[in-house]
Amino acid sequence: MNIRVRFAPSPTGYLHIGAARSALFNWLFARKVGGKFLLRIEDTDLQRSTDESVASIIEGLEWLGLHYDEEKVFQSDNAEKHRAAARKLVEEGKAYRDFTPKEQRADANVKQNIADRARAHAAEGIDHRSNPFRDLAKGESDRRAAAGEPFAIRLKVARDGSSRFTDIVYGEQERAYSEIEDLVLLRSDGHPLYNLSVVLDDIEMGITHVIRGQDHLTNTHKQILLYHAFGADVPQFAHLPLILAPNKAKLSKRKHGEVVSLTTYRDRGFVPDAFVNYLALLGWSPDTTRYPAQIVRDNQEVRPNLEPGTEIFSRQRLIEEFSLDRIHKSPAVFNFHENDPRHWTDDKALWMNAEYIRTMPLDELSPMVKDELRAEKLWREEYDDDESEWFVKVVDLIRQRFFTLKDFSSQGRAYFSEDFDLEEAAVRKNILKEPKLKELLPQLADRLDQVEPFTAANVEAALRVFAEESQQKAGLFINASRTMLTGQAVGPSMFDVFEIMGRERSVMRLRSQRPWNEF
RNA sequence: GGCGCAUUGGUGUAGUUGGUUAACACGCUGCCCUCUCAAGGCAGAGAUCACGGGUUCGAGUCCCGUAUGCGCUACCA
Repeated sequence: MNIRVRFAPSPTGYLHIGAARSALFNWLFARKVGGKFLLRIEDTDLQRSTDESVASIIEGLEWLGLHYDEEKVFQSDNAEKHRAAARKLVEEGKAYRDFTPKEQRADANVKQNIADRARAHAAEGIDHRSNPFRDLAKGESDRRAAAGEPFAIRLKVARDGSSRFTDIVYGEQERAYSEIEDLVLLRSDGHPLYNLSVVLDDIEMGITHVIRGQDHLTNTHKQILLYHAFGADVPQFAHLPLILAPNKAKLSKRKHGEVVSLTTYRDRGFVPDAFVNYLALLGWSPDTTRYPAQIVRDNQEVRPNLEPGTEIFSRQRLIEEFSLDRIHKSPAVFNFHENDPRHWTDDKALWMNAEYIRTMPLDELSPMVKDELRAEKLWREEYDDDESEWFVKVVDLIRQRFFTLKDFSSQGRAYFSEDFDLEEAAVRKNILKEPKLKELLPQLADRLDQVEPFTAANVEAALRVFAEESQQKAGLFINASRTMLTGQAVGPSMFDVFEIMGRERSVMRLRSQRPWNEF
């Protein structure tokens, strides 16, 4: 069987992480089983759909590296087919025209309206199947339609019995038909509705596995009814647990803002593979029996496939390890702290990004750093040419303590530009607290100017000799130098910094009187 | 209101047919390393497995109930 899955976002805003995770799981599954991963834009809600949103979705997928197969489908292009299909159902007696005038309902309190209406109906003993047009004679219905009377088309759901299916994640699902209303397929203005469109498009696209958010779980029964009505094969369903906000509330674009937007992660310096890795662990986990920690089972050695305890999975490894039956059912909390810049998003995501930055191959990292420097106007063409070796060395040196790609242009700025800030706290702690440094640092500069060749080891030797002669601790000069050269109190081993900066810049910055002029 | 789904330390998760002190990752604390900060190494705090019953010699694991959260219930998607 040719396995075909799809990611079907509605373009009503930016791509949020829940949707991105759905896309990822579909993609992982497709790649794992050698199937096709398709993209369909569900833009049937014309009022809310925008081109910018479509662009942001495509950009997001591209950034994550989730390439879709075949041509993307716009659901709105199929509206005419969907209308025809609904009409056919009326002809076959599987659906009926509902001439009830359309109710106006305010979008804001739909939930409340539903509850109120349900209560009222229960009190009056009205079954939601008691639509007067459900059993209207076909001839009469045709006549009224021909006369131009507006109508919606509803599916005629069986009175007795129940619908059941097996969800790959949530297991056996059953729902009595009496709980399923005669759903509207076509609005009275002829507009096809979601449940009709998804089913028809999924049939046409040959979708075999529907992998999507748990919010669609109960509606699946309605959709299965439609598959039956159209005489089509019902696909397999796998519903994904929802991703919640820290207080276990629904993660919403409106309330939680940019932290849930995928583009935020790109713009704030995430490495795509790191974010993919993090996202994959939200609602899925690998089979730990393949970890060496539990390598022996039934006296049989199991393949030592993974480092003990690791959660770092390359894209390739993710594909190898992924399986739908290890997706779990309970919702995951996306743990971020709104007003804390250090923890603006989930700690684990941040840690994982840092882990990728400090361990990934330099030939993959360097281009990302290049993009970042370009964006901040710190890039020089020499870094691609004569100084390419130097550039990669700097990246390797400073990446060790960075969390995001942004850090290369902010904390790493002094390596690429003379225009960098001195941090006040660093200056006070490492320089101003020892007045003699005003005289001593230029002397140190003179001394280092003589070092030949200008290597870490030679600079270290010279500096230590100078410290001894001036009867100061080496640490005083080391820490002061760090602040003079980088503006900061923290950073890589100082002698490596000297070597990387080179004689000219090191000496010039040591002679600078900026700390005394600026503070 | 009805129906459905979920519930293991702060967060993500493991715990496959019920069986010794509930495991791992992130985060947190302390120590080591050290020119700083990270990284790394070591040690540690933190979970009466939502609650209440039941089945059993024995339950996080099975059954029932309750609570809480979430979802669906729309001529939204």
